[in-house]
Amino acid sequence: MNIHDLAKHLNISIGTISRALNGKADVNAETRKRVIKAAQEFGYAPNQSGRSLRQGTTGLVGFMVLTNRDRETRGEAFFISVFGGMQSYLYSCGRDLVVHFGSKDEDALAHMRRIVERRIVDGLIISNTTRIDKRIDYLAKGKVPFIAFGRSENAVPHSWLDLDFEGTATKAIDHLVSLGHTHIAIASASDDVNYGHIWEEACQAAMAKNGLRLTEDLILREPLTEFGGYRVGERLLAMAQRPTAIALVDNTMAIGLYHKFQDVRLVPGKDIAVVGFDESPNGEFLRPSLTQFKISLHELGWWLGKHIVDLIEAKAAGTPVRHHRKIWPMDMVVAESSMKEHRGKA
Amino acid sequence: MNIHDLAKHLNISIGTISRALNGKADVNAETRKRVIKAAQEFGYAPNQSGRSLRQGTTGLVGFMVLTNRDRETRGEAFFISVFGGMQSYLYSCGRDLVVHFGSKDEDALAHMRRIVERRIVDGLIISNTTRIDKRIDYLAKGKVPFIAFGRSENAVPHSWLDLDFEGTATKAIDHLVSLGHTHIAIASASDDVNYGHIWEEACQAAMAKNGLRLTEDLILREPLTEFGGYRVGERLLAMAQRPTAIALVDNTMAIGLYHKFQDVRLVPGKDIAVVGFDESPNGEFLRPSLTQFKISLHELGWWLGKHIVDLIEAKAAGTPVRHHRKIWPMDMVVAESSMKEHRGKA
DNA sequence: CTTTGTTCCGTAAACGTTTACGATACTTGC
DNA sequence: GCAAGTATCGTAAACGTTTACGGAACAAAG
Repeated sequence: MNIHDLAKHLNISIGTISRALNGKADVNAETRKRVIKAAQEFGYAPNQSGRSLRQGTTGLVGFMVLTNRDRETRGEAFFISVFGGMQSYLYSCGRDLVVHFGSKDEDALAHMRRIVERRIVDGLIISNTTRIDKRIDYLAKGKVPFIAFGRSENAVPHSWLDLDFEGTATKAIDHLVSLGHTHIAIASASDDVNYGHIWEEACQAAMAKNGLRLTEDLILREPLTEFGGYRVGERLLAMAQRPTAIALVDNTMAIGLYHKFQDVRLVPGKDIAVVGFDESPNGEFLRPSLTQFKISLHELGWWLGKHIVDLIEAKAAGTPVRHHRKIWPMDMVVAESSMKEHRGKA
Repeated sequence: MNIHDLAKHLNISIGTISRALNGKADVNAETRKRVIKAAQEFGYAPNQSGRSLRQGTTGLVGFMVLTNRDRETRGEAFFISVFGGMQSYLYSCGRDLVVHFGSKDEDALAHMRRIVERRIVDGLIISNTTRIDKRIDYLAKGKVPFIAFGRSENAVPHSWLDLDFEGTATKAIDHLVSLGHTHIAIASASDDVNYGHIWEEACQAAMAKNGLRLTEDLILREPLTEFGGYRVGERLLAMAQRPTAIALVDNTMAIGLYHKFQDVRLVPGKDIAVVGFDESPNGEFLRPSLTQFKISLHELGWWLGKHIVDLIEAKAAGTPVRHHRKIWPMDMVVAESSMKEHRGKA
């Protein structure tokens, strides 16, 4: 059943059918009703391929996630919430979400070339941005609407969204200092994702503001996994002068860290203060409960959906691009893992 | 840059270009080389919309996940691995994965109608199948290639993949019985997903095989979330005659259950035996470590990709459909939570 | 030289839409 | 009664491919 069949059945031209279904003005109310009724009856809806070809737009938005381990995506589980939020918005304007996973080095760019050159998507979200990300230059040059999830330092202006690493770093450090801590370590990413750098610099600044120094040996870089967190614990315990507090850049790490502490009967919040990062399903269930930063990944995904559609529509309308830049705010929720005052402060 | 531009530039007809790039036989080797080189040079690749229209196939495969809570997808985090595996296969044959989240009742069917009627995807994976799932009848009637992730009892023959609930139930119960347990509870799904029923029946059968009875009060149905697990713990502790062992149908529950136990200083594996379900990133990090069933969700996703493509290609070729049915095997990995022999058995 | 076969390529139709344009009929204003 | 305006609809082109078909060039066989 295509538009011609429906036209024949209704004794109406295909042009009118199309206009009726697309809500154009110049079609009689009565006719429109008939068309819509018949379409429903026969389960007719315009073929997306024909529509795409004619309109030069596919209705698809891509989301490209980079995975480090060989295409193993478990570590990227939190993206499911982002997908959910984004898809929720896209659905509301009749668009769809296509997801891509690329391994970090090899084929990520090739993969992107493919979907861009073949015009599979109207726009793209890329994540896990590196400090200088080749993908950004490529997309910008091709005038593809895109948003980078994660800042980077490419020269070309573009839209991006990032978490508030400065804010979280400041709040975390200030909080720990207010409890009396002066010897504070941080866990960062061993990956080349840009936010590792940002987080470290933000912590450094926050420490400086409090008259403290974050020396290189206090920055523990590990993979953002449970095992990475476990390693952080090991390294922490091996230090000659053990820090009294630690701030993490990732909550998955907290799980491993807790287990390492448990192995040596160290209690977070009592023997050592711990501040986690983004709200994760586990964070709130850890005992002692973990201080962390609230964030709605669903809303964040929704934001991405809304703004990539905005970019796509602006491009279609020929409007000059207005780039979106956003730091996503996160509220600290203090919990048992960092409540006790540290000796030396009233 | 489209095929006509490239043709003009090379002084070759568009037909030849197309044949050259699609690896058809009747094109001179020299010509083919020239075409490929030029395409690479200009960054030309055939426009997918044109291709889709002509071939009647979009190269897209849909994956529809149902969410119960209002579009909140966090609970479906494990799907990210399935997506990864599936996309990995699809990518290898030039296809893409589009994901859909539908809230359980309202718009799930409408959402599906949309992508089917508009011919957005060539095939579809549906998950969270209910005992009698309307979506299955709809897709079967429309002759859409699809695979249900989860068995159901619809009359119409179709392809499906499901976890080995019978095997896991048998292994879990046999294992607990071999440790000397006779008073065993199980945690099941309060949702109307079909595998809740299957799991319960399988456990019942396994108990019967061991001369035991799984009475209704021993089946604790709760949402498959951390909180659901916590509730299971509460209900377990409230029982007059407390079971000495419990088998779970979901690992997320284990987290909540552990925390409830921790609240009352009950140690899994010592005071009560616990058997988890699918391998999850947390399971292996719980202390005491949790007995669970190994599964590679990545491989499972790959399987889905491979077989949905098979169905799609069979349909395109006009071959009569060969439905795929598969029970995904899972190996039990015994850990601390169920190692100790129970009193009353040597 | 004719016939047959092979290799390679161009032509044109088709896929299912949307939309610019023009045509018709009817209304309105004078 | 005529001009101008409005409401509604049909026609046909265009989007970018793929592919069936036929034709040209050439080689091999007789």
